[in-house]
Amino acid sequence: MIHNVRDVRFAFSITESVPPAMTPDADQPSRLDLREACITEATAIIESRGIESLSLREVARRLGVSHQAPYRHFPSRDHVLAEVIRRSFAEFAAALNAPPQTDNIGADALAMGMAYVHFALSRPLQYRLIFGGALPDPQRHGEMLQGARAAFGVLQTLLNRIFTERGQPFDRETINREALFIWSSLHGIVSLMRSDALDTLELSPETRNGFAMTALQRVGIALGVAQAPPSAPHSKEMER
Amino acid sequence: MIHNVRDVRFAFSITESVPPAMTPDADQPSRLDLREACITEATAIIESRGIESLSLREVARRLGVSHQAPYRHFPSRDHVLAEVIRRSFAEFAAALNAPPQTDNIGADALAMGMAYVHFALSRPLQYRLIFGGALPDPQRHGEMLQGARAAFGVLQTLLNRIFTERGQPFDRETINREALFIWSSLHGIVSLMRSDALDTLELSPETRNGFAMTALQRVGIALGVAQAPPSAPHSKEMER
DNA sequence: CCTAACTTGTAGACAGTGTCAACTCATGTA
DNA sequence: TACATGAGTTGACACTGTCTACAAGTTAGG
Repeated sequence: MIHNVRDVRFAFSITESVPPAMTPDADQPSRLDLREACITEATAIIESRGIESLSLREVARRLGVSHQAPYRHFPSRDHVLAEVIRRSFAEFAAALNAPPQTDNIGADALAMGMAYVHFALSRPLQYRLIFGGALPDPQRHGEMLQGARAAFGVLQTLLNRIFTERGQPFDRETINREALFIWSSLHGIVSLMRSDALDTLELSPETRNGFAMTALQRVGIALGVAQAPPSAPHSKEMER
Repeated sequence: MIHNVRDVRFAFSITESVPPAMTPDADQPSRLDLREACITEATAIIESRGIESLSLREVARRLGVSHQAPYRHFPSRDHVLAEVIRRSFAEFAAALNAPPQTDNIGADALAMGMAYVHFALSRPLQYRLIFGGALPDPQRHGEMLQGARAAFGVLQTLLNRIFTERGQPFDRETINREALFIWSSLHGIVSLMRSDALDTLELSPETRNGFAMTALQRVGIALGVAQAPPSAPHSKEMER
């Protein structure tokens, strides 16, 4: 029944002497411990059981701390959520930026698309968190979406490079329109792949698994960074 | 303070004949009244304030009925939700099927795409409900997704018509792959248009509003039911 | 060194939620 | 007439977010 800050540090092995360490951590035992621990734990809950199962009381319970302690660091539950979302967005933008740049721009574009798909499928609950549409009010949590701007910037940079390399004229308007098209295509692909609705559709495994690659290729074709395969349907009709 | 089932019938005007009297023996409006009323009210709450604001107690309160009355007709909250979702899916499938068939298959395809976008944008909370990814367990609510199968069937039918009319050979595999491509594109478009993330991106109004049409056109081009406009980017590169 | 302010955590309360169990009560049927 | 059943009610329980009050610990300033 004894709850104090030492227990928190103990449980989080900030003092590293004890074996039963539970979670990764920082090294400075300062006042930001509990705040960081709350975010870590909230992220873990969301990743394992989804956003609707997140409760600050559960977070506090896991940290061995009173149910009110997190409220010393966050004004409300939504502020915890906003911070988790902010970091998820940042990770997402970083994942898009991760593939190294080569001199094959088509390969680079495909790599970014794959990075997008991989992030969404390997962290489905996190992806749903940031694009699921149930965000806290962005007006009140301004920094929450800065990662979204960064991710969009990655797209803009890629398109800038495509147009430049190709010697085509372009302006911001064109870049933005193309970026939105790519984004919507990628989002549609991964959303559908994870949709419960898809499970009821009696699709063959190869259709279901191969469709993402097919769709990615279509996007590449529309952008002119991929070639239509000879067996692609309607490649003749497209020009007529 | 008077709470009884007659109030419910009155509010929903299922028995329209005798409002004030005791009505010793009406037909048999008794059993399904409250069940229907619950679904109607739950749908209204979801449409106006979103799924996370739905509570059975609020439903009961609005119906002037005790907080436990809905549990006489539904085993749990999720069963109410599953029924609302089932009907939303059915409405969605009906909306896709609504545009009359003409002899211009390209126009028909575009009309279906517009119907999809229109449904998603005019009933955003309902659309998010069925595609947001927080559904009750489909294993336990089998009929919930039958509308999804119907909607997919609309797509399959359309593609069947396209391939047939064009005299191209096709099989179920091809149809399904194309259907998934169309679906993912449409879903990506509308999801992005309603995304909070888009609001932070400093897009010109014409970019933001015109992008759906642009993207729809791209889908049509990829399917061979639309022609690339002369000003479309990369129309040359696509074939080379 | 003492005091006052601030920080950080605790405890208790309140209203809201889903759900379980027991109750009433009218109705239909053996 | 006695009994069973269905529909609605009341009361409870455990859970949630959030408000308020309170108790330690730390720090600053005289």
